[in-house]
Amino acid sequence: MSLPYAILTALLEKPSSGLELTRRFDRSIGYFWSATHQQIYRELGKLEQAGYIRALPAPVPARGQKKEYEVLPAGRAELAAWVDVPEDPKPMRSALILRMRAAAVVGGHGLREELERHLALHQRQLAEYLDIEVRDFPPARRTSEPDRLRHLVLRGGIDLERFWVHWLTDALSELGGDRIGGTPQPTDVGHEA
Amino acid sequence: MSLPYAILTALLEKPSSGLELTRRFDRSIGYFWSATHQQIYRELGKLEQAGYIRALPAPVPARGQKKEYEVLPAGRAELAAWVDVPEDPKPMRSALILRMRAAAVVGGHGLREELERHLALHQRQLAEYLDIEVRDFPPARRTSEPDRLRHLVLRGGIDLERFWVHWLTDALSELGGDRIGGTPQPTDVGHEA
DNA sequence: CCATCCATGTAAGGTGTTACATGATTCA
DNA sequence: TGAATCATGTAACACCTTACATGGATGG
Repeated sequence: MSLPYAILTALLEKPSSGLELTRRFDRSIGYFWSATHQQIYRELGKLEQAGYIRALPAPVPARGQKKEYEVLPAGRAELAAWVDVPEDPKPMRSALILRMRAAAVVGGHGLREELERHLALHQRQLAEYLDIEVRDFPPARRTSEPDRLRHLVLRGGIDLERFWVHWLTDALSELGGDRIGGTPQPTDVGHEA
Repeated sequence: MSLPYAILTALLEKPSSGLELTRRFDRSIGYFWSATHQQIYRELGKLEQAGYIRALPAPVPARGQKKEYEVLPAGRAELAAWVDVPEDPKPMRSALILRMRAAAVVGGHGLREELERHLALHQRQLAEYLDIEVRDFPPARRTSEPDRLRHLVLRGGIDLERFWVHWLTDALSELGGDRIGGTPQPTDVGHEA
């Protein structure tokens, strides 16, 4: 539902080809909306068909050649309209936390290492975001409103990584030993809300 | 990929019918994995076919009658195996933050109210989780390992809501006025990593 | 000329969402 | 009997993921 608008935003910031978009989604835009190149190509086709974007004239249009797209006025209007459409937040999903809950019931041997692995990944991601912040958002870049909004988005990414680092650290210290709970045989009744 | 295991976990905690599962997913399990009743019924069918669960014998099995499921040993083994399979964290998705990024380019009129609406929703959810914590996890309930794991999962939900409340509060104070930036016509080049 | 990227795409299958359909039970 | 609610499902579609296919450019 949101992917076409993510692409329009990215193309307004800078006209790009499909693969360039894919790479940009792995960075700035992708803090909060990831996409593979297959999704992006498919969506570019739809957007072009709808008249929201167009391919910039290329010297020799052919398969395997780079194709740059730019947003047309209709696409900009569509995006502007979407920004103001209310939409409820969707509950987040984490397979890791789910596995923790499962481990409470059936036990788990490798979960501790998995938690450490995730902790390392999130710490690395956090460090990367902080680098981006000092490089791209020095105090001088925090005055214009568009810049402040972009910075806000980055800070969302930063704080979310901090949340993970904090939770995973907590989880690891909570788990003293290296084998994790779970009842061997009898059914274990949980208490829920 | 994770839904069947979420269901097995829930059924091990307590044998249930499809609709009961749906309701439980709206609460404890659902902190980090939501599902609609259609998904759950479809998955229950698959799990039964695979021999991981079975319907408890009912007096009169018929359409529109409650059907309770319990986990078979094969299902428990399957779940225990899944707990130890590593899986990379998937980047989170937020349409709201995406819209903020779009607003930096094309502007937005209603975004401020939308932020306030989301803030209220997350504050409500946070309060609910905190209620659950005091009700279901008094200090006495924090000693056994399974209980500590379940409490850890809940704290994940709590901290995630806190993240949202904090970020949204920040965003609102960052946005002084009520109309939000964006360039009227000229293309606005962003700076990315 | 061969391997390796870069770049664009196709196909198939799984997962999630939305709308609707059906029967049983309860209560007015 | 009629409306509301509980409970189980079907169908269609949108979306995402994974694996693969094709062609052009580059460097040894």
